[in-house]
Amino acid sequence: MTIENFPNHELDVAELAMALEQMTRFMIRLPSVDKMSFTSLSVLHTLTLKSPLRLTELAATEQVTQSAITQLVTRLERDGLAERRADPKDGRVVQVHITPEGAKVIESRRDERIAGLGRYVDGLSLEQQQSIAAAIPALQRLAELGNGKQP
Amino acid sequence: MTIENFPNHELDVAELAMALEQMTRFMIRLPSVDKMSFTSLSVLHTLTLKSPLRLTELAATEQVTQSAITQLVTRLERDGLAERRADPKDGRVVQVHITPEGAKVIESRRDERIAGLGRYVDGLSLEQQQSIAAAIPALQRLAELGNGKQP
DNA sequence: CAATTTATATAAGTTACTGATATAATTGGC
DNA sequence: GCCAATTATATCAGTAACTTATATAAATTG
Repeated sequence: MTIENFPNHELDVAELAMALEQMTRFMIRLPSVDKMSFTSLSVLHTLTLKSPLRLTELAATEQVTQSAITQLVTRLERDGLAERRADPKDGRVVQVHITPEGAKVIESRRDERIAGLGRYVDGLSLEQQQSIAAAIPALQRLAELGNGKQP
Repeated sequence: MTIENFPNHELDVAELAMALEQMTRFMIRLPSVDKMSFTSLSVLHTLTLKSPLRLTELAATEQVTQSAITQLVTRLERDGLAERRADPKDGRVVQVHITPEGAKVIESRRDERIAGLGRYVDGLSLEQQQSIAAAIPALQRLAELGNGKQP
């Protein structure tokens, strides 16, 4: 499979994918590395988008086993970043809630990324900045589509 | 630190960061998950950009210890994805070369991302696609800046 | 050329995962 | 309404990938 197999867009998808790959590679290194695992950060991030979630729902989105999520949430709970609560409707279910402290972890990492990104945006020309600014709504929409949000 | 602290660009950096965060969240799930670790994939990716690299150079870019890289490269070598070679100029040094098979791992994951992304790009309007297409050169430049490339 | 520095390797311990299984609550057929 | 099957979470044992500390070997420096 090569670039030539994806010609049917106004947009060169392979180029977009490569550009985003390079952006990700760059941005992933911006936040100071605390010693949280990739999966723990991803779970916290998921919970900032939607909290509470069941353990099973987390296991599905994070692509790890239910056992891993049970253990992971136990660690998050121990560290005060999330809480287990019972579901009044269904006694089997554990609802995982993010705590303010847990949300702060994600927020501060985001702020670090924003600050780091800003330093490099300064190196772009006005026209370059404007072209990116003009694309943001479409990128947001694309991410919505990819993340399974309804239109 | 909040959005209001970054007003000095043509571009709302916080919005860009959020949009890229959402895009990353989406694209990271596109490739079929083989059982390689995040760090191993990252090392292979780094080696597709520049090979060979010394163990020490890899340790620096990947933000893990030298010990971890030594062990990781041993696993990559065992799996035929990378090779150690001696540096003729410096007997202490090990140069890590990516193999064709190792490059194929990264390439096939990239192809999966491109294919997955393409399916969602179809859901965008022509204007949305064009706005993203127009931003790609600027995003490439921004990624270059972030990844420390010379102008 | 001895002392220091640099590059990699090894050893021991820890953490975060997987797979298999256990427990408890709910649901569905009759 | 009750029992079997299903669903949701937890636990246990084992493994993989990391950490820190230390060892070894080559290069540099004074």
